Amino acid sequence: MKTDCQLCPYISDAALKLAACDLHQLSDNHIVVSFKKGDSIIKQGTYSTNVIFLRKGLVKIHITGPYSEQIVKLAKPPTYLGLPTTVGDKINQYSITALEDTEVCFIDMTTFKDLLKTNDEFAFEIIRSLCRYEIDSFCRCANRIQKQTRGNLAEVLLDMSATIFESDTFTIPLSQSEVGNLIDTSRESVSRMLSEFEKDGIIRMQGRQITITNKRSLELVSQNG
Amino acid sequence: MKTDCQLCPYISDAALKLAACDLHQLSDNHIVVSFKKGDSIIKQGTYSTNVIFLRKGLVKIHITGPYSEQIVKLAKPPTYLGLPTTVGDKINQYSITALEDTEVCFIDMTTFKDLLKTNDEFAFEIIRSLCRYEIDSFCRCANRIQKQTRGNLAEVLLDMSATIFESDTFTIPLSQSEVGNLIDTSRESVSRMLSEFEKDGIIRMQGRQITITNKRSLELVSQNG
DNA sequence: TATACATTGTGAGCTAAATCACAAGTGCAT
DNA sequence: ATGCACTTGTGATTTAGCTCACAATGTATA
Repeated sequence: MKTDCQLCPYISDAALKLAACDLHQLSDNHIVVSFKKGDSIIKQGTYSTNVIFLRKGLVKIHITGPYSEQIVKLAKPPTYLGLPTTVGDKINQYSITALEDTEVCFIDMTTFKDLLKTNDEFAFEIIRSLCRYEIDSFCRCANRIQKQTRGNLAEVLLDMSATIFESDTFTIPLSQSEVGNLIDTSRESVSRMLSEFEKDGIIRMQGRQITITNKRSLELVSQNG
Repeated sequence: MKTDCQLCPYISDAALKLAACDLHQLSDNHIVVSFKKGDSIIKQGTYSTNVIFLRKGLVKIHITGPYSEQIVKLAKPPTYLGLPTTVGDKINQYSITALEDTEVCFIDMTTFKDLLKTNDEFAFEIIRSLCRYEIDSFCRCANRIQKQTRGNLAEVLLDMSATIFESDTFTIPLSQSEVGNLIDTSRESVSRMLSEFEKDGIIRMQGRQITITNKRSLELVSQNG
């Protein structure tokens, strides 16, 4: 499915900088694809010649670590995915999997490069976002490594609530074992800690639906382990 | 000290793409500064209006984590530092400290942005390097989190040997306590493990000078913890 | 040269969290 | 409906690595 980028309600900050003719070029050289929950969007080790723009849904970025699968981060729209692959060696260095029904634009790499070359505002926005990712990634890594497990779990819950779902009640889009991969702990520990949080009156659970009932406490746990 | 970038032996891959007139602009708008071992080059939380090009020496990039100082990575020339700060909110999100006597170029931010805008090859090289950093950072983080401490220490030694010093014998530019901050473990554990490695005949130590005597074993430890 | 301060080595005990083991619940495909 | 596979809950046991404690080195500076 081809669409006109000028009319797209999901357009990126970077693409906003593009002139009409550039947007026209983008319209002609991308394709919108839908993925169902659980579908693999890109797979580590495979070849890729597209930049991916995440326009709708939710995905996890994950890599095969030395021992187990590691979820690096969750990404929500609007954002570009797979830039490193595209400008690098064309081999995907990580996998991306849909956590909800998701829509992405596959943008032809040469088109994308052309846009970078002919439109410096666009390129600068891309650089800006890459820089933001780098800092995020430093901080996330320092947190993960230094905090104790319960602190990390609390942080993930807060982050989902604040950044992704923007509500105190939400349904975790991950199994407990995936949450384990995200904060690098075992599935059992996740289960135990969630029960603890519930017993302490910090959250309420119904299946995967979580309600944060005492945000203050959860923040304290996040800070103090 | 101002210098002519056209004659600089330390020029970056990105700057190689610049035309003579752009290089001239760069020459006029940067300044070379020397730092002694231990000097702070940029400090987290302070204001910055320069991009830094690391031309000579060795530095550590470190952030103040939730509990302790975390060394995010070591950086060696040639590389740009502090890009995220510059294109972001101007507040340094991390500190950079010299581990050896180091020379850097402070490049005025507006000049740098001008170069990005007027020279798409230059911008593309910058994007390329930012993408590489992102992947590096994903991998480093997954490794750090998943590997056991001895595996991380082995990896750091191998990495220093292969990437930074390009020799089996080198002097660690960090105290054991800093090594602890790098692989997130305690100073005591670093000491104990280094002794173990020596006892096992994998390395030889004289103060901070280390010789890798059995690379194969060290690689095994790095892989298997 | 003396004095202070940072760095290392090593023992002892403690603890968070992993692993193992099994039971119970959930959901989706035939 | 009936299985089968994936998920979750919880106990028991084990362990890597932290913390505390103190001694022995360096190594800057007055």
